[in-house]
Amino acid sequence: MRDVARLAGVSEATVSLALAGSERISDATRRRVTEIARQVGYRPHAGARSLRTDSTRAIGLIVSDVANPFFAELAGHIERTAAAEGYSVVLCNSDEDPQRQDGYLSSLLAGSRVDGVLLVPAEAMTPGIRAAGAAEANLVLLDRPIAVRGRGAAATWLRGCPVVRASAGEALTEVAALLAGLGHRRIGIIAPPLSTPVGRERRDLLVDALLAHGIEPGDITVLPGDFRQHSGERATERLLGQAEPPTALFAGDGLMAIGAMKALRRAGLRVPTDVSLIAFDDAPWFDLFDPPLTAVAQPVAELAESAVRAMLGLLRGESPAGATPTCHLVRRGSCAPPAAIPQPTSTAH
Amino acid sequence: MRDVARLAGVSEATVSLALAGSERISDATRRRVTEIARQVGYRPHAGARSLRTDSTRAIGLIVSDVANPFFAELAGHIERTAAAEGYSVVLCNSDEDPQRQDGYLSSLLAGSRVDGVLLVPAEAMTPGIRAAGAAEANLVLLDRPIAVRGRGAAATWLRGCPVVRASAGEALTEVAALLAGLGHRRIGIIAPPLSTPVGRERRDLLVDALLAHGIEPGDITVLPGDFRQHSGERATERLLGQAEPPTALFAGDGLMAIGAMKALRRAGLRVPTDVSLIAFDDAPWFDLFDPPLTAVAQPVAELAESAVRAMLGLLRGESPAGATPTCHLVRRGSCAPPAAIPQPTSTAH
DNA sequence: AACGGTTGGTTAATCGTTTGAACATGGTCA
DNA sequence: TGACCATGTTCAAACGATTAACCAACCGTT
Repeated sequence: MRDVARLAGVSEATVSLALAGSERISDATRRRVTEIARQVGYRPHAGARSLRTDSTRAIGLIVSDVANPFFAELAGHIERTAAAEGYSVVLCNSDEDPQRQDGYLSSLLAGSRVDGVLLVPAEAMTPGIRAAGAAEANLVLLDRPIAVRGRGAAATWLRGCPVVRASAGEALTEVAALLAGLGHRRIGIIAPPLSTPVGRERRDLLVDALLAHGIEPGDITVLPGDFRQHSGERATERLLGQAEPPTALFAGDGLMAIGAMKALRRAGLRVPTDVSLIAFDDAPWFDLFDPPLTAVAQPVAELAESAVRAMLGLLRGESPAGATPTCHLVRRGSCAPPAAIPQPTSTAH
Repeated sequence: MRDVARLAGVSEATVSLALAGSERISDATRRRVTEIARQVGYRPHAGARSLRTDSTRAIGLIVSDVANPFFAELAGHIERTAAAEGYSVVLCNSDEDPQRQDGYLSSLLAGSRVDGVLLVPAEAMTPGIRAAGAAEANLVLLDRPIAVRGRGAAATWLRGCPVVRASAGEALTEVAALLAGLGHRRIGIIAPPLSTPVGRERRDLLVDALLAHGIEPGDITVLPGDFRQHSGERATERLLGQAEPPTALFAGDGLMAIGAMKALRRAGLRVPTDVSLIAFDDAPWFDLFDPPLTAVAQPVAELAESAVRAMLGLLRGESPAGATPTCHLVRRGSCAPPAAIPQPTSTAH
């Protein structure tokens, strides 16, 4: 900056003002300064700027795992949207671990490393989230809401904090209709962790829809997973080990669906002949699977855009507004009527 | 910081020293300060610290697209390794666009937003890379080398800059052996952009290995893609449109392989009965494909770790050392002998 | 009693930017 | 002629941390 000032024959203040496009600088000077700055490749020191203005033009993104295709796509869209607005994105993997999440939250927020955080919360509520609320940090909840209890200042703040997530209700109703229509009666649900509101919600939505279609409560088995492939495999194995195994499986997440499919295959079961499978979360390559995987697709691009938009709103001091675009069911080949003789022992309790 | 100092009854300097674990502070004071800092949740202001120390404890990561499963996995590992060393990661999607890449490079590096950049270069050489070289920035080339011409200061610097990538030679030789052994004679290669060294290299490696197995040069068709699914589809369509279409396809990237598979399916061709397919890049779900996709797996975790390690080395001022772990072939079901009658016209030129 | 050494802490300068307030300069008007 | 304005630029004070240089108190020696 000093160099630019010297070369342009003006003070550093003028350089700053000129590059900021201030009205107070004459057009001639502005042009001259801008040109010289370009030539010498001057870029303001981000740290100095953030120290002075208390804004970093960076936002944090805490997801459980970018390797998860859903979050990968989400992160991609978020980065692009943010970049278009001049913001950089600091990426963090919480690994669904509340401790790691809180660590990131505090180092990003309390250390003024970013102006705000887009958070996919690992758990309903953690000390870190509460602290962020108490500090009135710029927080946007992504993909999952959190349970805000109490009525301290932090709680009220968190209650007002924007939540951007997909509404799965319609799609899950459709899932229930599809499965029930096909004749399935015993359904296995591999849910996200039930400690998270999103886990409970996805389960409740689907279970209710299933019940509405005349499925017996006792015929629905819900097993919690943890958003990872392995948990999908294990849950499927347990489901298959039941006295009367389900004829249709719903996996609450793409990775767990992949795990389920692997477990089914290992067990020598054919999809959809022996058991039907539906995934929550879609991927561009699910139609290459054997069989093509029927899935509930989340509106990823909209989620990403809304999240960034909500964050920018917060940063501008506007009143926070969340968003809830809707999921839709993508019917492919992994659902069929249940096999005719899947009941070894007709244990009608 | 002021608060901590006041509460602990010491100067701000002492707080700084104490938290930095300096020898010059007594154990008692250190403990007292640390405890108070923890209680009030004090975190040093990242900007101020970076202004003073000229180090951000952040590194940039520029990939073409995090939604690409390979880069997603890579990014995940990189972030975790970096976090374990106390570094944050700023994520950028270049979209394979040299302009965007250079923009990121300059805003990250010239703006002192990060201490160094892990770059997956979009093109052989760009002004931005040259500028980074001239500024002796901390740059680690990831996945792809670049062609350094000339012998200016920037060029020499860039020549010394660590390159972390997988060595594909062995695996590609194996690919050639597999294909040739199966009896394939006409091979289609959907390569990465040939404007990139990695594109040329992957092609050359495979082509040479193919030739070594007695395949005729004229029977090898190389079509460049752009690492995106769509380009895989288009290239496949063109390959299939040839007078004598290849009986085996090699896609230079996971996404392009997915595109190829879709195009094959659309064309009514069965894999591997009608045409065999091998992908470069593996994914945990490739074995769920129909058929399970044979692929060359890159040692992603090693790449990520080596890259971060190389960067930390650079930052410590050590002599830069790259790394080159090896790929390996994962044989699954997408390769078979060519169909018996795949030659409509026996045009033995 | 004076002196050098150690221990544990403080002072003050500095990093690069932004920005409200002060300041030239030249023009307009009374 | 001077008072007053408008315009364009500069001054200087922050922002929050780090760290070289300095200092006070104490201890053991001679």
